[in-house]
Amino acid sequence: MYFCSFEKKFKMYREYKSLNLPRIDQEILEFWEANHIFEKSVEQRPGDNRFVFYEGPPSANGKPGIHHVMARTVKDLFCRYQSMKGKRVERKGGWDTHGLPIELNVEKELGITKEDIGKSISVDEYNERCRETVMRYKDMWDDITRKMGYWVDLHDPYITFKNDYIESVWWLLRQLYDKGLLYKGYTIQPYSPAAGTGLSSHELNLPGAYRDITDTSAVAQFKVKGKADEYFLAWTTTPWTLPSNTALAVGKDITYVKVRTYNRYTGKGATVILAKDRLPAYFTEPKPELQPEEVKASNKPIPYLDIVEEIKGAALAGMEYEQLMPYVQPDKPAFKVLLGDFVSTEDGTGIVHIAPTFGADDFKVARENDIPPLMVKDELGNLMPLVDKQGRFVKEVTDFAGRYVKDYGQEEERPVDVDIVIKLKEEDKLFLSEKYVHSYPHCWRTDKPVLYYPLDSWFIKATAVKERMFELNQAINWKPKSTGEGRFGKWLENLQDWNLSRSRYWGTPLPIWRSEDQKEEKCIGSVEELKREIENANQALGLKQQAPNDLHRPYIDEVVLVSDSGQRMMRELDLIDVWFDSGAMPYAQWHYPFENQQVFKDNFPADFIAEGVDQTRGWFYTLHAIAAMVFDSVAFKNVVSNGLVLDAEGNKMSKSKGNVLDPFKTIEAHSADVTRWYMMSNANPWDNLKFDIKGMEEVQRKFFGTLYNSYSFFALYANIDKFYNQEAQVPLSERPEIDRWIISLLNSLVKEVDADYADYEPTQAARKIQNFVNDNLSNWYVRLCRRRFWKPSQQQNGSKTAMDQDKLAAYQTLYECLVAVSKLMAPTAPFFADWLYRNLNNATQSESHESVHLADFPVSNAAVIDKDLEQRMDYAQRISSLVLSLRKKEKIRVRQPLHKILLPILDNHFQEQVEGVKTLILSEVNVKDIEYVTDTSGILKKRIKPNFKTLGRRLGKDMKDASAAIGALNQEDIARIEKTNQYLLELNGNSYELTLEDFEITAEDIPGWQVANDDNITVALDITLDEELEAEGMARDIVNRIQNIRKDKDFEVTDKIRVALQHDEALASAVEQYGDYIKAETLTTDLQLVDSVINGEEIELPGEVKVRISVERQ
RNA sequence: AGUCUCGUAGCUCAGCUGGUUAGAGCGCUACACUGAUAAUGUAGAGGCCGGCGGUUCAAGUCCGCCCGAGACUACCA
Repeated sequence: MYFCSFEKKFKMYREYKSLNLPRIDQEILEFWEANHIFEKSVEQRPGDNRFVFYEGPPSANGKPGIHHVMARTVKDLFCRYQSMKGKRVERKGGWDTHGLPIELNVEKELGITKEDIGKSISVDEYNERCRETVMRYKDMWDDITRKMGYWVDLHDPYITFKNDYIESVWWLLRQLYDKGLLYKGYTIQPYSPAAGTGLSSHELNLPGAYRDITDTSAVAQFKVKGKADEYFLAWTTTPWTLPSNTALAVGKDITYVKVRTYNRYTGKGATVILAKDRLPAYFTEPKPELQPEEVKASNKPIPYLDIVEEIKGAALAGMEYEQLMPYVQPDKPAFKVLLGDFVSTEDGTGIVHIAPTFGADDFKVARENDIPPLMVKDELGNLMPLVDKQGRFVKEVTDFAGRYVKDYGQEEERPVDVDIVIKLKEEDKLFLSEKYVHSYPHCWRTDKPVLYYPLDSWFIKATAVKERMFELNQAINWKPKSTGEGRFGKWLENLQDWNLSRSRYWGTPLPIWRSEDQKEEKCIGSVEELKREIENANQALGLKQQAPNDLHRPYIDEVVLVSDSGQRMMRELDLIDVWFDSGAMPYAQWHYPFENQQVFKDNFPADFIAEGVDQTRGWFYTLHAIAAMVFDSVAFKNVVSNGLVLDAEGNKMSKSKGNVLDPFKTIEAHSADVTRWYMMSNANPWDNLKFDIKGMEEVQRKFFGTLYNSYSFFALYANIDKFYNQEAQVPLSERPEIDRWIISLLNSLVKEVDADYADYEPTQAARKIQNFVNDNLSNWYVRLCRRRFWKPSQQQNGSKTAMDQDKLAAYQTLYECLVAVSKLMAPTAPFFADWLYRNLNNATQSESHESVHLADFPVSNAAVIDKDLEQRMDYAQRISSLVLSLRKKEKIRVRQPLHKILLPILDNHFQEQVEGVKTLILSEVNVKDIEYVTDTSGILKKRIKPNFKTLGRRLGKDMKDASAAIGALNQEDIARIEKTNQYLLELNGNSYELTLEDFEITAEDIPGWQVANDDNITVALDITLDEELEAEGMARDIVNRIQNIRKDKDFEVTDKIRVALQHDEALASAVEQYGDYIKAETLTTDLQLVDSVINGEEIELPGEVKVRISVERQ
C-alpha cells in the first residue's frame, strides 16, 4: 500500500487518485476492529474520571431506519468527544424486548388474535414466539451499528426479558410498593366490548381508528331541586350514559342565564339554565308574547320569553337536581352541580353531564367532589357499571335491559339512544335532540366502536412526587431547553398517576399476589423472596411448588402463595407497562441491587443521554420518574432530544408512503461520515431534518472534498521535500504573517469547538470546522501559500539542499492545521478523521497514538491567538476581493501587474493593520503598491449616517427627523464634526449635543476613480499601464503557457526543461527583462528566442499575438 | 383540543440582548484562473423575513391573533 520508503524510519504520505469515502469507512473499520481501538479508547482512561452514558434500548423487532442513524450519531459524537477529553466512557448496549408491538407482530404472523392465546396457542408457546421474534433483526442492528461507526459495547448488553433484569424491576416495584406508591384502582379506559379487551392509547392511535359516525345527541332537562319547572340543560352525544348520570359540571367563570321559554315537544312552560355564550345556539330572540305553539317541535333555535337572571358558574356549584333516569340509586349523596375546568362553551350548553363510569373527566371530577358512580352488583356480588362488558345494559335499567349501547351488529328497530331520547321526550325531560356527526374511536381489530369503561388497573402514584420531579427537572440540562421547560415541564405539571397495567402476555409480570377476597396482598421484590414465599406456601397449603426458571407468564401465574392469615394468594394477572422496563435500565442493567452495587454507584446518574423527542414522555419520563421516586435523584444530567428525519419534501418517513430511506444503502453509497456530518451540520439535531441526498452530495464535495484536496496537496509536496515533521519548529515569531494568522484562527477554532461540544451543540461545532477548512485553510491559506511549497529550496553552499525556513514553516503550519482538524472532527466524522490523522501521523510518527480516537482533544493556546492579526487578514481578504472585482469590471487580467491601489484610511490603526498584510494583498491581486489616501488629501468623499444605537434612546421621537438632517450634511459639515468632535443638532425646538460617536462616517468615493465598497472599506485601482508593466504581464503569460504545456505533456513537477520561443516584437522586451523570472518559474534551464520554431505548438498571447513554442524535457 | 418546535432567496440554513442597503453555501447565469485541476476565484440575477394587528423614534427580531408543516399528549359533554 505504501510507496517505496527511502528513509527507513519514515513511510511516505499516502497519495490517492481520488476520494473514495466508503472505502475509507471500510478500511478504518477493519483497522478499529483488528486493533481494538474502541476498547482501548475506553480502557486507557481512568475509572475515577467517568462520563456516564446510558443507551436507550432499541427494539430489535423492527429494522433500523435512517432516523436511528441520526439519534446514534448524537450519542456517539458526545461520547467520543468526552473520551478524547480524557473521560472513561463506557457504553453498555441494551435491547428492549417486551411490549405490545412485539405481541401484535407475532399475532399477525400467526394469524391469531388475543382471544386465541391460551386457546389455540398456549401462553408459553406464544411467549416463546415473542422471545424469538424479539431479536429477529439483531444482526441488522449490529451491522448498522458497526457501519455507521457507533461505538457501543454489544458484547454484554442488557436484555429486558432476562430473569436478572426482571428481578431488578421487581425490586424497584417493591420499593414503590413499600413507599405506598403502588395501588390498584379503577379508571376509565378505552375498551372494546366486541373484542372484550381494553385498548392502549397506542392502539387507539392506529390509522383508521378514529372515524366519523352519526350519533343521536340529546339536550336533557335536569330538574332543579325544589323549583317548579326550572331545569339545567346538558348536552350529550351518548344518551346511553344518561341513566348513569350522577352530577353536572359547570365552568367557574362562565356566565349562565336563566331563560323562560316553552318545551318544544310538550309545550309546557320551562325556565332553563345554560351558558350565556351558548344562547344563540338554541334560541333566536326574546318574544314577550311568545305562545307555546310557536316553538313546536322545531329542531331550529326557538324564541324565548325573557331572561330572568344571569349567574356565574361558581354560584351554581353545589346546587342539587333530581335524578334524570332513576333506575339505580347511588350509595352516597349525588346529583349536584360541580365545577370542572374542562367545561367550555364551544359546543353544548356549557353544562356537562357527568357519568363517572363512562368518561375520564367525569370520573376524575366526580372523585374529586366525592360524587359516587352508579354501580350495580353482578351475580358474584362484584360492583359493575350499568353497562356490561359486552356493551349491554344491565337488567336494572329495566326499559333497556340487555340492549347494546352502540352498534355491535345487533338487529334492532332503533338504536337504544333513540329510544332513550323518545322516553325523555315523553317524560318532558328532553329539550332538544339532533343527529350529530363526530369522530369516534373504533377498535382496530373488530372495527366496532370503543367504549370508555371503568377497568381495574395498577397505578404508580406519580402525582405524589410530582413537585419533587418538577424540582429535580430544574437541574437537568435539556437540549433544546424548550423541550425540558415546555413539553417535559408541562407534562410534569399536569402529571397523572402512571397506569402500569397491561392485560397482555409478553412482558414483565406484576409481582403482586392477592388473596381471593382481595383483602390481603404481597409484593415480591426478589427471586429469593419468591422462593421463600413459595416454601411457606408449600408448607401451609401442602403444595410442592418450585420457583419457575422463567419469571414470565404463564409459569409465574401458576405460583400460589399464602397470606399471613393462611389464604391462598394468586398473582394479579397484569403485566407492567414496557416503559417501566426501559426506565429501570440504570439499575436493571447491572442487576442492581443483587449484584454490582459499586458499579451502579459509579454509573448513576448518567451524565448524558440522547433520544428522539418522541421519547420525552416515554423513556425520558420513565427514567426520571423511577429515579425520583426510588432514589430521589435525577437519572440524567444532560439530555439531547433530536427531531425527526423527514424526507426531502418534509413528509414523515413511513412505510406506507414508500419514502423510507434504507440506512445501509445510504451509508454504502455516501459513507457514514458524510451521512453523519450532513445530519449534524445541516440543522440542529433537535430540529426536524429534511433528509435530502443533494445535501449529502454537497457535504461530500464541499467539505470532505476540500479537506481531501488540502491533504493531497500537502502529501504531494511533503513527499517530494521529505517533510516528516522532524525539524525543530520554526518559532511562530519567525513565521510569515499568514502562518501566524492561520495558527491564530486554528486556536480560536479549537477553543470554540471545544466549548460547543461541551455544550452539546454539535451543529455549531461542525459548521465552524467546515468554515475553517473551506474558507480559511483551503481557499486562503493553501491557495496563497501554494508557491511556498513548490518553489525550489534555496541551494545552500551549492550542493546540499536544505529546506529553507519559509518552506519549512509552511509545512509545519499546514501539518499542524491538518492534524488539529482531524482531531476536532473526530467525534462527528470518526472514519475520515482517523484516516486523515493516520495518514499524517503514520508518516511522521510525531504522536504515539495509533488512532485519532486515542488522542487527546486539542487544547487551545491563548498565547498564539491574535485578534488583531485575524482582523488584519480579514481586511486583506476583503481588500483583495474588492480589487479583483475592480479588475474584472475593467477587464484587466490578473496576470497583468498594475501600479497601485488607492486605499482611503479613516484612522491610523486601519493603516497599520493593512500595512501588516500589504505584501499579501499585493501578490494576491498582482499590484505593485498601496497608496493610502488620507483626509488631508481632500479627495475623499465621505458619507455620514447617524449611529442609531447611541442616538435612538436620546432622541426618541426626533430620531426620524434627525436621520434626515444628518443624511443631508455636506462634506464640510462632516469635516467639521471630525475635527471638533461635536455637533449641535436642532430639531423641533429641541437641541442635542452630539459627538463623533453618534455618527458613522465612511469613505465612500474617490471622485475620478473606479471604486468598490464593502461595508466600511473602500478601494480604488490605478489602471494605467506602462511598457514595463506590460512586459511583466507578458512574461507572466508566457510562464502560464509554458506551464500549461508542461502539464499537457505530463512532465513531472520537478522536471527541468528547455524552451525555444518564436521571436515576436511583442515578446522581445518581456523575454529580455524577465527571462530569468520565466526560467525560474518554469524550471527552464535554457530559454531561447529563435526566428522559427519547427516543432512545438502554437500559443496565443495577449494582444492577439500568435507564436510557436517548443518545450522539451532536458 | 392542548403543549412544544418550525415557517427568512429556487434549495439548506445564519441573523447575538430590537438600530436602518437582510447574509452564507448550494443551484442558476456570465466571466476569469490554471503546478490543489472531476479543483479554484469574481460578478450577476434572485427576498412584502408565512399573514394580520399591536408595542416602539425604530420590528426578520418583542407581544397577541390567524394560517401552514410536524411532533407529542389527550379525547371532551
